[in-house]
Amino acid sequence: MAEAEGAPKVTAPPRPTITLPPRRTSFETLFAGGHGLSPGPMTLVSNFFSDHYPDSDCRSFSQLLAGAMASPVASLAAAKPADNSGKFSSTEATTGDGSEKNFGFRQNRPVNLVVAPHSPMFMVPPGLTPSGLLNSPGFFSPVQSPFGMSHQQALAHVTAQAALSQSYMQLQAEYQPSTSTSAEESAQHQSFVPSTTAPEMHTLVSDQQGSTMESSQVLHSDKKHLPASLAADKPVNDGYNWRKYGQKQVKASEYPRSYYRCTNLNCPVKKKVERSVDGQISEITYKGQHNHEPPQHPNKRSKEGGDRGGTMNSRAKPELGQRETSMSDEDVPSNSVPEDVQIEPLGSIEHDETNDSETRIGDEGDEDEPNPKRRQVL
DNA sequence: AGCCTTTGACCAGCG
DNA sequence: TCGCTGGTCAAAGGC
Repeated sequence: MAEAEGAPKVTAPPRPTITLPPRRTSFETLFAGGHGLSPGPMTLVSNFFSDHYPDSDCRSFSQLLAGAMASPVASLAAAKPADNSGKFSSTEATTGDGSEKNFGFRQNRPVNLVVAPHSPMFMVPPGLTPSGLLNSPGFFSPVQSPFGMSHQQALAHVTAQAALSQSYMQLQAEYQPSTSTSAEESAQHQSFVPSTTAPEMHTLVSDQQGSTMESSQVLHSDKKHLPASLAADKPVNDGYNWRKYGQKQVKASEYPRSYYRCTNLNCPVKKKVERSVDGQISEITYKGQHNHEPPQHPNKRSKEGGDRGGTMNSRAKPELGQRETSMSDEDVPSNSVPEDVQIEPLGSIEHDETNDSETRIGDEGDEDEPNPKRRQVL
């Protein structure tokens, strides 16, 4: 623990990471307030769009992404997969590409209770955080090469994030009403997941088959956009009730990792959640599959969630690869995922110089710190 | 009363 | 065999 707290990452992550706090305020403030540094992010972005997207409609998420990611940033995509490859090898084996994809996206799609995500809050570009940019060493840092990398990269990030956010919002709007498979597919086709093995960002847009991990930005979004009350308790609203059983500062991620376990009596599912300093979720990994259906009211302090009585167990494990439509989104994660599923947020598009140290920017969850509800003194 | 979060310690796997 | 890292356990306290 000491490490975590002691870690000086509080302010400026050593990496060229652009952390974008979803807070519009900060964003606006940034541009308005002006850290009078060289060209403001806006300017840069504007230029970027002008160059790459004269129309600057930003309507094509893919395009934006592709363009934005074309920059070195793209490497991040590669970095991620590499990292996870080990963990999720099993996943690949078990679940088909299709299912995985679906799964990934399903998660993205807000579940019943996650209705909120579509709310205005969601609109806040999870990725756009001027402060982050400013902080980002790669952005204005004179130390870095003034050309190419720094600005370009930064721009790319920003742009990508913005585009993603926008596109995502649109997607949300579009798919929100429908839960049909078609929607999923379409959605997944738009997935923002950098999970693709391909180093190119384009891959992001295309389906990420073969990728062991699915990044469901939405997943994060969900909780992030959920009212604090809802999101606060749980790491992610995926329809199940989770109980945190541990937290640790892992070197690999540089961010604290939280360990959650499904509260269901016999459910072996666990999940790891990595958050950034800001509390953004940078990575979520599911392990195992639920042998029960998601609680009716996942949000509620699970008495039911616990269904500790084991009522739900009767249903027991849906088959892999096939999901119960009824529970769709939420349970998908586990059900469809036999082993581990890794979900990365949009933000995770980040990447560092080394594959090793990938910078993950998570969408910011409203749940900053694990709910400072109480800090106990041990 | 019950469940959950927090957190340091312990354990296991790996290089 | 040692050290490191990740994952889990369990006690204390809060809601």
